[in-house]
Amino acid sequence: MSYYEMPGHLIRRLSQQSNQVFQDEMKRIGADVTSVQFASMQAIELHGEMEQSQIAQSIHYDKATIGGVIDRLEKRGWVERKANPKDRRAKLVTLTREGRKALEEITPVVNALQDQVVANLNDDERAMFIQLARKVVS
Amino acid sequence: MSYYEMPGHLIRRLSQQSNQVFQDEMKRIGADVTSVQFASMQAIELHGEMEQSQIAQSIHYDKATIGGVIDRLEKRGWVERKANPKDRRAKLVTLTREGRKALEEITPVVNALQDQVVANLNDDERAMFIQLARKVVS
DNA sequence: TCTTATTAGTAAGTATGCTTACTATTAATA
DNA sequence: TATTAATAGTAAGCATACTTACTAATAAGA
Repeated sequence: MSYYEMPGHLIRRLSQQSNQVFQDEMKRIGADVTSVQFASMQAIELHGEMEQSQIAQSIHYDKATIGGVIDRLEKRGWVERKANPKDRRAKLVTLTREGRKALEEITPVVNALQDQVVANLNDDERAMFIQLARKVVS
Repeated sequence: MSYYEMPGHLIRRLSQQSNQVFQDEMKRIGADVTSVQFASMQAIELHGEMEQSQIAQSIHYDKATIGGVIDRLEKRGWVERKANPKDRRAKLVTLTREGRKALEEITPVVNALQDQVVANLNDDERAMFIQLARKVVS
């Protein structure tokens, strides 16, 4: 099998391209945020308040990585950690007012850039790609 | 668009799954090597000897990342750097005997694990996925 | 040929992502 | 209930990946 037909290689390239588009668009609108940070904040908003382990689980990251992501979001004033009275091991993470405001600004841009990631595909191909990708990771 | 249908998110999941398969298989055969290290070595073997910038270009990485990868491969005794007499800025990277031996052992396993990455697809779907992925990154 | 632009590699800094190991706490079970 | 197992989060360590800035060397152009 040629290197350029290897799923592993192709997937890395996809990932690279996807991140590039995300970064470029964020830079364009002057938002200094990564895709993981966005995914985390979106998950928190959807839930209202979440333990870190729940965030990790919902967007499929390991808890150590999410710990660092939340650290940076907290330092930035976009999320807050408070102790969970029902489980003293856990910490409840919520969005701050600034966090919600930032998310509101960023979300439509992120939605829009999704098409840009797969810009080389027409509508049918795009739908097919998404369907196949979902099946691969299912 | 639902989060789970966003190309950006799906691609990250694909990448995660692909890396996991790679890592697991390498662990299984007792080879301590990453996918980037493998890709770099394969590129070097194909070329005989390569400047770092050529390696970066051929497998689509930036030169800073490849610099670090070559550092670790060199420390391990799998590649060597020598000055390029024709261009004193550049360094020629070659595989050592140990590097070639390691690559020989690893290559068939890497070839075999490609199917495992997209194990949830049947043959037709797999072909289609590869075709679409190539188009996305083209 | 002199100047300017480009290129190769490194350095420093930031942010993932992962693993293993650890502490504190909670859940499960004998 | 006493012990064991599991869980939440952190810490440390490693390897990407990227950016910008820098040095040294080469190429291009006036």
